[in-house]
Amino acid sequence: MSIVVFTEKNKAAAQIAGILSEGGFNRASIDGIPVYDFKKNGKEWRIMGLSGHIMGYDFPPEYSNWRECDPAVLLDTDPVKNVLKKPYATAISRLAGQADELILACDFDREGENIGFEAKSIAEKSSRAPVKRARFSSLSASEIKKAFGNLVEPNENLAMSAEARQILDLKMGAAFTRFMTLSVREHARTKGIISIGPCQTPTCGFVYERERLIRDFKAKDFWKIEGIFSHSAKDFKGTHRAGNITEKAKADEIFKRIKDCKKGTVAKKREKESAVNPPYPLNTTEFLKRASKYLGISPETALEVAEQLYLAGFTSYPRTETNKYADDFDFKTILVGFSSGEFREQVMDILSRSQIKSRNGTKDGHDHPPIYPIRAAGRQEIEKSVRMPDAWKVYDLIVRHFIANLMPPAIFDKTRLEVHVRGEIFDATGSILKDAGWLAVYPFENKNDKLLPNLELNDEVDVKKLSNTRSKTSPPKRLTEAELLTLMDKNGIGTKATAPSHIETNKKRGYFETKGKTIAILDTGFTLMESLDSSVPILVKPDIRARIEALIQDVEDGKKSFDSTLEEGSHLIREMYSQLRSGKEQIVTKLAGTITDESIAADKKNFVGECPECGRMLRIVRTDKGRFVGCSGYPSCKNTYPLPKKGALNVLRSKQCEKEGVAVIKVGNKYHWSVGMGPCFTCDSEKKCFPPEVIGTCPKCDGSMFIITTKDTRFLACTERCGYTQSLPKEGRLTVKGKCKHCDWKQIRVKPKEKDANEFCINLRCSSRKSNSG
DNA sequence: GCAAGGTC
Repeated sequence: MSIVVFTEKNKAAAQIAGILSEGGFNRASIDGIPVYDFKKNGKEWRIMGLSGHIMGYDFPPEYSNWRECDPAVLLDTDPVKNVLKKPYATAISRLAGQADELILACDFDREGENIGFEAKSIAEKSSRAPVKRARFSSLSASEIKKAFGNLVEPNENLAMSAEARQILDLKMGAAFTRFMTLSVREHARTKGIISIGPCQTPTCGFVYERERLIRDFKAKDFWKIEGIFSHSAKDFKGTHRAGNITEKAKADEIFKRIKDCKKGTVAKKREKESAVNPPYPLNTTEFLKRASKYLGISPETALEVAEQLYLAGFTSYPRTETNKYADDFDFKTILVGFSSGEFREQVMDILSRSQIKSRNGTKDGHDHPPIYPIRAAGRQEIEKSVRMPDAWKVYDLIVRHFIANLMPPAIFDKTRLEVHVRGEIFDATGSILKDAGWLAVYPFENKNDKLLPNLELNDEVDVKKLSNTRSKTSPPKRLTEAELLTLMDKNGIGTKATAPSHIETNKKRGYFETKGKTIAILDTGFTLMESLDSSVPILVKPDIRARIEALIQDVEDGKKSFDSTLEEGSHLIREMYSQLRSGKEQIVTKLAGTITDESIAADKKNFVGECPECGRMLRIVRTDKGRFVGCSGYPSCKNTYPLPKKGALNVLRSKQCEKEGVAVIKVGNKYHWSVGMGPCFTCDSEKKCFPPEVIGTCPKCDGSMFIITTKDTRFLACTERCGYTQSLPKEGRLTVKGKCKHCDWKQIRVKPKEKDANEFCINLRCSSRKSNSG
């Protein structure tokens, strides 16, 4: 009797082989793919790990040329399923041919069931052996043994629900993406792709919605009355109970009443101890959020680093929903590893307790434990094994989080004072960290002490200053990547493993970019979302994903057939497609504009700046008749500016004309020209805008030596025109650097073509020249 | 060349 088992990945195959064989298995390989075999109770077992999906959908080849088929045709075309990883298919066939029983043992979820069915469909071509399913929700010995002792039938509905998702996602993504891309190319020359998908588009939608709030925001004035109080030489601040006062008259009236007061009284005092609990164990989403927030690492990179740390055996499996530990989780073994290093004190404290208790969350994916360090390792060891820049930082975060989770809460002493000034109430709060608890190992959240002087009820305090200041309400802030991940998670956009890739897709397409930790939408993204929002609003919102999800849930539950669901889903997509098509012109002309403008902005040589008339892009236009600065909004915007007829043009990025000019251009090596103003040498501000580049003091008089560059030579001359000059190196690009260490001249840097740059002092009297005359 | 989902 021969039994063949397929698992979702190699690691699981090895693990399961270890458990079922109780350690005595043999590792073989079929065309490089590991297979674990062993004998037990007279039965021969062979366990092979797949590699996630090994098959995938695509349209038949005759539909693959974008220009040769109307994208709408894709909506009525059934994609076909192909093997994407041939070696796995070969191995499956070979194993199945000799099997008396096949067992699918992939992860117990929709995709896992589907991956199992991929193996089943390949196996059934060379085998008539019965196919069973082992269902387990963790890779623990007890679960695995139970699952293999109680085999069930494979769940076709569950597998088909994932199948429906794949087909609908592909149909929609391919048709919409081709349609948008081809339409935009009718108006703009670009190789770029305008993609739309049920996850990437709502992801961009979140960023768009926030941007709208920011752009539509209207600041309002408010007033705030604050006091600086003092007692026994210590100052503290209090805020009037009214908080942000929106009516000026009201603020003025209160302020007028108390502004001359010199004393106040403590009318109430409340002291409270408050505890801040440690964070829950890390699941993927939480890990990615914290890596972005604390370490500034993008979700995509963070997941990749965690994957490598996992493969190198430092941390546990990084793709998990679970944020609670199982009851029998062995903290002790891991903690012992950390008991001699930086965390010695805290770890010894945890180990000394009769029972180690984690602060658990409530999510359980029933597959993997939270992300935790498998073993303690030093910085050098990590960096040697995982050659990625942030490996240590990520590992360190996982370790600190793991230990913090097992530690006691942080205790703050909080004090609230109510200070009365002629009947007006001011609130002051103070907070002192009394016991750091878990914060001792978690430096990412800094909670600063805010001290109040030692005051008792009815004590008198001095009023040092009272102010009534006007402020403006501030617009909402841009989303951070951490917040975006939260929104995606809440709205079911993507999965723990794919969310970072949807963010990445949007960046790749030029829809948004990250600036530090926040996300800034780009013109193309904004315009695309804006026009989709008016023509196919469902696309911009999480609803689209929710609709597809609801459809396939019915397949899973057996409430609807696979075929009728596909038809229903295709109908939904067709409807959106026709909405998109009827809004085409309106969407595409605007979108083409932003794409043209972005490519103009990227053309550093000719890009001049933003058109003050219409906000689109100004660039240098050359025709056979001559050259000028023109607007990308032409013909609707006819804004143009003349340019000098001769000389190479260089737009100075760091210079802005102080008068009304839109940009400053260097003309040859001769002079400057302000776009919209004309040549700078006719301008009375020339000396101010282009002060002579002073190198040092003149050795002959009180003047300064500065660089004069003419068409054929360059040299130093004196600002006082005393007649002293000095030659400069003739070749190479010359820049002025910082001060010389030995004299009061500035050093120069010369970079001749195809030679190394040289930095030195050219003061003939400088002491550095004696030792280093080259 | 297009989506999203696995895994490496």
